Amino acid sequence: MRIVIVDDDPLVRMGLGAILRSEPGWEVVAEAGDGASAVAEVRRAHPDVVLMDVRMPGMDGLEATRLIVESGSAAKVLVLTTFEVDEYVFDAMRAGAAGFVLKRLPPTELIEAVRVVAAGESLLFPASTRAVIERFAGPEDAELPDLTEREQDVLRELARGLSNPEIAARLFVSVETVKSHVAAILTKLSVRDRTQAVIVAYESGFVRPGDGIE
Amino acid sequence: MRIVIVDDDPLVRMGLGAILRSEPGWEVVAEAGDGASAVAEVRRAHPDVVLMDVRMPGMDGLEATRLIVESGSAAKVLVLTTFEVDEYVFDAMRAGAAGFVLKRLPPTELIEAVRVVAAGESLLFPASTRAVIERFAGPEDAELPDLTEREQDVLRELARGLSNPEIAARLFVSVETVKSHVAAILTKLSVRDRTQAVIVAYESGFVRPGDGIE
DNA sequence: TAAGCGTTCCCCCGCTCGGGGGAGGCGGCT
DNA sequence: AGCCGCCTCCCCCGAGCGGGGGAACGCTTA
Repeated sequence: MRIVIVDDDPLVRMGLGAILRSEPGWEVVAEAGDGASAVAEVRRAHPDVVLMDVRMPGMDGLEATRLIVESGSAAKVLVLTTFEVDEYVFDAMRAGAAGFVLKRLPPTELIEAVRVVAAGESLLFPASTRAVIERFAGPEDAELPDLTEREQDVLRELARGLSNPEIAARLFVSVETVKSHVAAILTKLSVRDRTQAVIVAYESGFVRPGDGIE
Repeated sequence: MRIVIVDDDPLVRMGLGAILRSEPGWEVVAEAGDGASAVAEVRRAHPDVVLMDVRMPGMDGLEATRLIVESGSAAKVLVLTTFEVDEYVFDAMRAGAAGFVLKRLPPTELIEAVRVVAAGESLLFPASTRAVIERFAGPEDAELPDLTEREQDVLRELARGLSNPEIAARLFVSVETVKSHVAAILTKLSVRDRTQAVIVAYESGFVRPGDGIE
C-alpha cells in the first residue's frame, strides 16, 4: 500500500505517517505541504491512497483533489478535516474524493478508512452522512401542496420543456385548458413564467435530474 | 435505549435481539414481521431506534420507513439489507432512513451503528457511500463544453429564472446582447426555448438544486 | 338546496420571446 | 497582414405566452 500524506502541518504529517507505517506492507511514499506540490508528488509517486487535508495555504485540498482525480490517477483521495464542518463535504465529493473523515480519528479507524478507500469503496463520517442524506431526503417533503392533481400533471409536462400545444396534445385537452392550468400554477407558485415554474419544480424536488430521462 | 426490530424472518429477529440486548440498558420493546405491523408497533412503543428490513411480504421496509418518518415519530430508522445492492439505498434515504447497513455486520459494528443513529447522526456502508458520492460527482463532468464563458454566464442567469432585460441589467450589457447569447445557447444545446435550456442545465448538472438559493 | 372546488373550454389584448437578417471592435492564430 | 471566434449592439417580424375577463359541467360538502 503506497500512501501520500498532504497537510501543511509537519507534526500532523508525522503523526499520520507513524500510524500508517505501523501497518505491515504500508509505506508513505511522499509528503506534501500544499495542494500544488501534492499534485506533483502524486503524479510522480503513483500512490494507492492520498490523505488530503482541506485547509492549506495556496492551493487547498479540494482543488488538489480535483486535479488529481481529473489527471486520471488511480489514487484514491481520502479527505481529512479537523472540525466536523459539513460545508466542505459536498465540495469534496464533487471534487472526486473517495472519503471524508475526521483527522482526529482513533488510529485503528483511520487505518480501516484507508483500507476501505483503497478497496474502491467510500466512507464519510456520520455527521457528514447525515448532511448527505438530508440533501436527498430534504427537498422531498416540499410537496407544492397547493397544486391540484391536474396542475401537477401540467407542471410535470412543463418540466419536460413542452409548449402549451404539446401539453394539450399529450393530456388530450384544449390549449385553453392548458393555459388555465399554467396560469393557476404560476399564481400558486408565485412565479412569473413557465421557466421559473420549472425552476421551482426542480428546486423543490418535485422533479429531479434524471427523473424523466427514458 | 428502546429498540424495535422489523424482519419477516423470526430467526433474524432473534439474532438481532440477542446482539442488542447484550448492551446494558438496551431493550427490544417490540418486534414486527411486516411493514404494516411495524408502523403500528412504532406508534405504540415510541422506540428510539427501529431496525428495518427492506424485503418483507406485504408492505416493504421502505414504505414502512416513509410512514414512520412522516408520522412525526422521533424514532430513527436503520435500514438493514442482506445483500450489498445499491438499488435500495437512494429510496431508503428518500424515505427518511437514518442509516443503511448490512444485516450481516459484526455485532460490535451493528451496536455502534445503532448508537450512531440514536445520536442523530447517520451512516451508510461503504459500497452505498460510493454510490452516493458517484451520484454527486457523476453528473459533474457533463460540462456543456460548446458554450463560451459568456454564454455560460447567461445560462446561469437563465437558470435563475431571469428575463432578458433582467439578465442584461445584471451583466451590464444591452438586451440585444443577451438575446444574441440566448440564441446561441438555444442553437448549441439544440433546444427550442429558454425553458428547455434551463432543463438541460439541470439535467446535465450545469446547475444543481440548491445551487443558487441565497 | 346551495355553495364550493376542480376541470374543461372560450374571447381579447399586450408583450416578451425567438428567428431572421446584419455590423463593428477586439484578441488570438496562422 | 489576414483570418476567425467572441462579445457587443441594432433592425424587423411573427408566434407563443401571460393576464384579464367569463362560463359550463360534475363532484363533494355544508
